Amino acid sequence: MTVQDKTLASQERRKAPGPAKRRILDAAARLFRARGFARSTVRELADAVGILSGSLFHHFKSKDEILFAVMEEVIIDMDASLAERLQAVEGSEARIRALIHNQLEFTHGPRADATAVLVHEWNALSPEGQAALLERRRRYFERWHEVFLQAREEGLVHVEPTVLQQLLHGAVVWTAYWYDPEGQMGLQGLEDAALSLVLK
Amino acid sequence: MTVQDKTLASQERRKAPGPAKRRILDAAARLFRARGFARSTVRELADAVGILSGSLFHHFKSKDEILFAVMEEVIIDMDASLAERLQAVEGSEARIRALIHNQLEFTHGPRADATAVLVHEWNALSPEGQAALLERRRRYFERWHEVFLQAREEGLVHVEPTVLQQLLHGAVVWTAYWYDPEGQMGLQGLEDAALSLVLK
Amino acid sequence: MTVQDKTLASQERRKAPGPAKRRILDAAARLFRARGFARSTVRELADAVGILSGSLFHHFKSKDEILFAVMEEVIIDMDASLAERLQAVEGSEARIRALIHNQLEFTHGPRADATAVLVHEWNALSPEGQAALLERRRRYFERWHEVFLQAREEGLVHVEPTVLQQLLHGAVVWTAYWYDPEGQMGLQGLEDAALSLVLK
Amino acid sequence: MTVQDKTLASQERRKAPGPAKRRILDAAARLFRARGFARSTVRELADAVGILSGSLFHHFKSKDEILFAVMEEVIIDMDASLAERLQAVEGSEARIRALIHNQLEFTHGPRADATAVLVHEWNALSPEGQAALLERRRRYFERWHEVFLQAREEGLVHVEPTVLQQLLHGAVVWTAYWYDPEGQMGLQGLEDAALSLVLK
DNA sequence: CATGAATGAGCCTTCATTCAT
DNA sequence: AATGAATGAAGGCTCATTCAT
Repeated sequence: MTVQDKTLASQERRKAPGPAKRRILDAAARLFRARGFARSTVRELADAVGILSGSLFHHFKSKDEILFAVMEEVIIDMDASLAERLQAVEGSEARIRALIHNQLEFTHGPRADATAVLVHEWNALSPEGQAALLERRRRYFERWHEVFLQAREEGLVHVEPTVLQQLLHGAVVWTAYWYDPEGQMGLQGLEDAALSLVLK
Repeated sequence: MTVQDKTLASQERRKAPGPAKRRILDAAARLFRARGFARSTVRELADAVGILSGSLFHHFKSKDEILFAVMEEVIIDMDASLAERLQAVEGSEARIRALIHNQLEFTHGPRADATAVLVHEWNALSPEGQAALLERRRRYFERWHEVFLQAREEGLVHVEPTVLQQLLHGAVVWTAYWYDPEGQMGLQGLEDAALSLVLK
Repeated sequence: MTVQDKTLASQERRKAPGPAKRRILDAAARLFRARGFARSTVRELADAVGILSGSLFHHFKSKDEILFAVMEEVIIDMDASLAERLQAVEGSEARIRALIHNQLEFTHGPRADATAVLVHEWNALSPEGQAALLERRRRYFERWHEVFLQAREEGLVHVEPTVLQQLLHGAVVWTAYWYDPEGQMGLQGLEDAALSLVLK
Repeated sequence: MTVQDKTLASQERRKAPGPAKRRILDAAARLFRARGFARSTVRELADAVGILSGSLFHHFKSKDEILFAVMEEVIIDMDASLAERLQAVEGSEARIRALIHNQLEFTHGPRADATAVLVHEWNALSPEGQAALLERRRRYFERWHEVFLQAREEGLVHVEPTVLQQLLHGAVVWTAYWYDPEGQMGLQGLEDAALSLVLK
């Protein structure tokens, strides 16, 4: 990490949610994932945070804005995390592994709730909200695309990159519904299995 | 109308929903998919069907029951269709192809709406509803499991069957979010690509 | 059944409600008493009769009209029955006993349901309905009043007749809430007890 | 405001309903009595209170709960008031008079509406609500019973106490339907008349 | 910042009634 | 007469949001 990075980091830290917002966002991610955005009430959310429902609106203008904030935060982090990982490795296989690893980490790690909300509740987002996040989304998948394009050039994979990357992405995202982090197979094993889908 | 016709008619009446129920179920599948179950109102649904909201409750006791009916119908059909397909072919590769084909057909064919609802809105279903459909669900995935178990025995695949089948299933289900049936690649191409994930 | 019986039956059938109306009125009295008029639905009533709800409206224009018919029938009978009884006896004590007996018979006998509805659901009746029955009501209580006026003249009772008659009437009507016809005390005993309230 | 005042205030706040609840309960008693519980709408009630219908549900979970609260409050007060009165007098005649006086006061005094609702709408109460109030009811009538048992022992009354007490209670309760507090006879006269039913 | 009563639009559902068959 | 699908007006209730304290 360079000095510039440090500066950047502390700038971002200034942006990062204060304690109240932080607790709301975390509780919201957990709640929205568990009950769905539409079925979650602001009262439930306030209860989970330990405040009254009216107080939520001192921090966010609306329930929609909370959903947006949850999604925005995780999509930014997910993209940034992927960018970092891709920069750290070389070679197509390692890079594909990074794609998988990053997605699995967000899907099953500490950000699992927000990630699930991002995936599941996209339709619950207002059109404006969707538009505001679309650019990030696009950038994230562009990183996948670049990796697969190069892998194809190198002859590592033989299926059309666009299709292959979507299939792999779906396979990994879907692990949210069946993979048990507490079970026998570790995340590493899951990563290997996912990689084997696209590499022989 | 002969006696035979009558018998046939009453048999069919037992199986297939009457015209009104039929139209409601179709419209519900489309609406619930497009807007989500919780955000869909019974008035919207009634509008789509061309009746008044109160009339819905002549055919279904509640909005929940409509969701259940949509899901039950498609899960039964999906399982029956898969059973039929698997009986019609021999050999593990053909059987895996049948798994993929069946899922793709429901995901992108005429039953696409109901299938999407089944996948997406599972959490919106009442606990009793979930329990009632769980057996069907289990049976459906058991078929997948048998196919993969045998493929493993034959040395056709090398990854743990439970994991591999889930990854493949996720990859195929997820096509709902990106695959465009009107686009360049046909369903056949998609099927081939999916198959290539598990077979070399 | 003899020929005479037949004739009698058909004569009565001409006056009394036809079989369908009859069954509706009886079921309505029972239902309205058990659940209250407002909480009773026409579907419940139709179920009890063994027809579909729409069919009720071939016999009565509205649910209100059914209530009215139940009340009208029983108030007419109650008054007629009282008139008959009063004509059959002489002497103030016997006449007061007739007032009590008549009210008890309707309150606990075969007409108990309709009688309870008449008492309980008066407010549920439309203003027009109330007006239409008020004359009968007035006549019924006039009979009470005449009896008590004479008893007072004879020095049999010493409290103001208007008040005494109302108190007695209330005491007897209220037995509907606590007296158990299947219990130890017979209706005769109840009658004696009620009589003892006004006579020493 | 001293510390003592504060303590007192908070103690009272625990017992007596707050201003909002108070106004709702009073309006509900009046409305439910006038139109019947089932025919009263929450919008009417809100109108009478001067708030919007949704606001009712800040103070009560449901319309049923409002009915229950009205009834519970009055049944508790009625029983407590009776207990106090009975303790204040001696001799069976005075005690019977207390029974009558208490019932008349609630039937025609400031609590007349709630008392009428308690008597009239018992069936509209949920089974759970009825169960919750039954114990109070039982206690209230036990007080009546004790008084009449003793009066019987003293040879003051000669009819079976259980029956006599019910007849008297019915006569007094029923005054709600005919007695006019604005009319000629005062409540005192009514009390005397009622007493004369059981005492010679 | 937090509170919590109040808002008011909107939701699912009920139900008496109608009417073509 | 009976049917039962359809009507449409309420009805009870929920809930995101506001605002005076």
